[in-house]
Amino acid sequence: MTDYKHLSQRLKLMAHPERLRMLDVLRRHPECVCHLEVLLGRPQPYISQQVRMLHRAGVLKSEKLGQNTFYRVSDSEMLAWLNFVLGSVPVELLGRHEVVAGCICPQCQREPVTLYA
Amino acid sequence: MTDYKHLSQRLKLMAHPERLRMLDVLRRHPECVCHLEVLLGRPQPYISQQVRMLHRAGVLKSEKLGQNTFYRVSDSEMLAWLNFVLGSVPVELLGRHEVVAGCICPQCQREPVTLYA
DNA sequence: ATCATACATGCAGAAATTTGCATAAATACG
DNA sequence: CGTATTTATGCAAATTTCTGCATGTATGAT
Repeated sequence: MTDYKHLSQRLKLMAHPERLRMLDVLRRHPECVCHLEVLLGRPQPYISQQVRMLHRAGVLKSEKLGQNTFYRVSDSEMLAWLNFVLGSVPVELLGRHEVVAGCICPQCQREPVTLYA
Repeated sequence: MTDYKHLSQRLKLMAHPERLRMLDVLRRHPECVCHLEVLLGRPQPYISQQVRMLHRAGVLKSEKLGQNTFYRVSDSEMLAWLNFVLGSVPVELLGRHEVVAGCICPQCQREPVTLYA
């Protein structure tokens, strides 16, 4: 017996243009809040709020480094889902962090940050 | 460039427990409104409305036979999407119409109906 | 034509979601 | 310590979605 309610709630979480766009970025590389802020052109509290919803639902994992919090897609199952829905990531973008003009986050300043243990 | 808005609207259409349940039934076999009505235990106008949203968006196709309107999943791409999201249909249910107690639709009355041209 | 059946449509109140903004918390730095 | 920076949280207005219900339409039967 399928749990339609639960499934629909998970789908609802994805059925949101900005959250989808975030996930499309994060499935390529972990990013901090201020980076997403510049990338999406939305106020910081807005970004934090959307990211939190995804984090609470287990879609994203967070890792705090200094003042920054980096978010990433939680696991490979989630990644597979995103690849199905968004299409696969173009090879030239796979695993790559996109440097954004006007972003002052550590990654955009080219200070290498160790994110994977 | 992915159209997140358009994609999210399509996802929103699916992110609804009753619509998901309908689609789970219809992916196995075309059904008429009154059948879904009994199956989901919802008033007829409610069923018609939900079904219409899916029809307008091109997710469902309709076929009128006498007084009944039968709905089915529109194409194989849509079917693949549903199979991914809902999981594949159990073999014993594949292509089978489920007779529902209390339903007076032609299919439940075992009057054979030709639905495929 | 009249009546019954099956479905469609329109609309409004209820409920949930979205978004902006004020402010709080946490960490780094001097 | 205080101050700056980055992120988190709380709340309410705006918007969208959901749902029930009254009514309209189309087809078939008598």
